[in-house]
Amino acid sequence: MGEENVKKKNALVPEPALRRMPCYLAYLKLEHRKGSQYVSSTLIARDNGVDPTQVTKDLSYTGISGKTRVGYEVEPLIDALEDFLGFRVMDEAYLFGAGSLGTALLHDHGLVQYGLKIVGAFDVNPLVIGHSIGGISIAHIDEFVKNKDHGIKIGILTTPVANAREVANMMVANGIKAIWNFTPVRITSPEGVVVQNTSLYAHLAVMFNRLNAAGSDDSVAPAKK
Amino acid sequence: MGEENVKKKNALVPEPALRRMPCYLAYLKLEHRKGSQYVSSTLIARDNGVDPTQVTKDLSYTGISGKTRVGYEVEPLIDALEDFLGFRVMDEAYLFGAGSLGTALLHDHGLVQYGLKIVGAFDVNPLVIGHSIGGISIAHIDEFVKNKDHGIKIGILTTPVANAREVANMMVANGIKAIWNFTPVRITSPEGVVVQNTSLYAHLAVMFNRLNAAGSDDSVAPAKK
DNA sequence: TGATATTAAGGAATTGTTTCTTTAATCAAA
DNA sequence: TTTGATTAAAGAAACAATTCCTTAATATCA
Ligand SMILES: NC(=O)c1ccc[n+]([C@@H]2O[C@H](COP(=O)([O-])OP(=O)(O)OC[C@H]3O[C@@H](n4cnc5c(N)ncnc54)[C@H](O)[C@@H]3O)[C@@H](O)[C@H]2O)c1
Ligand SMILES: NC(=O)c1ccc[n+]([C@@H]2O[C@H](COP(=O)([O-])OP(=O)(O)OC[C@H]3O[C@@H](n4cnc5c(N)ncnc54)[C@H](O)[C@@H]3O)[C@@H](O)[C@H]2O)c1
Repeated sequence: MGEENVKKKNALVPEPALRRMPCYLAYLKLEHRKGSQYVSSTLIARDNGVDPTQVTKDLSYTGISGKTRVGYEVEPLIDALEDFLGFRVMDEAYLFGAGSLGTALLHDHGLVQYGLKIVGAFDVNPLVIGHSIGGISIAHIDEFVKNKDHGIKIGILTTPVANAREVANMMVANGIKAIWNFTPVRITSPEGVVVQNTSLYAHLAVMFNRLNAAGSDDSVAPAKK
Repeated sequence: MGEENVKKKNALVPEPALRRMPCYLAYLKLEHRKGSQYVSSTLIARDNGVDPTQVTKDLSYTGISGKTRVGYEVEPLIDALEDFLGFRVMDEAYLFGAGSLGTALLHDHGLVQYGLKIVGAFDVNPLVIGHSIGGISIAHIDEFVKNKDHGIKIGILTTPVANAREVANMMVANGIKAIWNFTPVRITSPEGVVVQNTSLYAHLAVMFNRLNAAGSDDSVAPAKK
């Protein structure tokens, strides 16, 4: 079965589905290491606390299909997921704001496995400029503006809240097409530019709320049954 | 102010709404510093790229209400949001896995402003045990298990994927009530325990997908109009 | 003082996502 | 070969979230 495979890959995959996929991937890699050749959606669902039909729906976006009564072949599924999620082509990125969070990301070697390689970092603080963190040297942000032909499409935003918007605009003005925004400031995407907001504080807020709800109200059901 | 304040705080606030609130908060703090006394939902909406009615709906969960034709009083709204989000009571947390990501979080001084204080860290690597990162000393994980009366409810999970589940179970077995999970492994919440999954790779996946969709398909609309 | 425009808030309609149900396929065992 | 159990996949229904629409209030300005 293959010809009728719909090509709506980039039509409009639901964001919740996209967010679940890396979790399936991590799970499948663990199963692969354990020696599993096939994994059924039922099993994936049970081990990850989601609905079995949701697993199949999510996985169907990758274009791969499972075998009835057997499940999915682990290796091709890992390949398909990594392919679909864009983890196999290495995207290069610049980082803006080499403070505590930025330093952490520069130190991280995990991101490369997921298709992101930080190839440069910029700051305005003389104390960090010229130094090298995790093998990436920090330059003054003017150096970024000067070099128009960098060819880098992705910018990671980890500056203080106060100038996040300003730096974001500057990034866009100099060719950045996707902003991975770690500040709690919601960047308004300037036309055709992708903004991915990743505020840790947002997650903190959700966690506190659920924790308080669980403690003070007996009738509160857990997020997933 | 207070008596008429509805007590349905922990009824069931939608997660998307909770996630937007810290962003409003950051915005309001900036406005406050600029000297604004009142801010309307219209303005918040425009500056943050969301729908005005969504702003009012989101803010209504805090119990505060705005003035017709004027908007919201900035200071009380900041207070109400911080209160509602649990950023004003300081919660103490332990961190498990002082690797590159864990180190970053230990270095972070921003979290304290949002009500989270890391008061201890555990690892199994002899190279890091005994050392101090960001003022927090790293102990062997056995020390955590030994001390049952820690009184800490929140655990931050930043171990490798391979033993994330195992460490999570151990956390729960020793009194942890909320797990802030940074690994891509989806932890199945063991009954009454809150799990907040914060996988950076999930966000990366969404960003790559949107970036590729924007590049290869002309008809794709931006996430928000 | 009165008209007008702006705003918050509540409810209705829409949209998107998840869950449920059914169907078809096929592996394993009798 | 036949039966039964398990699974993926596709469509329907249910649910949740967002957007739209209406109403009521009130500052501003004529
Ligand atoms: N630290 C965390 O764990 C954490 C967690 C969640 C969110 N955040 C957010 O991430 C952002 C960064 O946090 P942080 O703790 O790393 O702050 P930080 O102050 O340690 O780092 C900010 C860095 O940005 C640099 N910078 C300032 N202006 C700049 C400019 N115009 N161009 C380039 N660089 C500039 C500063 O010199 C500094 O090195 C903040 O918005 C914070 O709210 C941080
Ligand atoms: N580094 C990043 O930027 C990044 C980004 C996204 C997600 N993650 C995820 O976060 C997790 C940690 O990433 P990392 O890059 O910090 O890895 P890392 O290997 O640098 O750190 C993991 C740490 O956990 C410790 N550890 C191992 N087993 C342990 C146990 N049983 N109990 C306590 N500690 C134990 C290790 O000694 C090590 O210090 C991984 O699951 C990774 O996928 C990391």
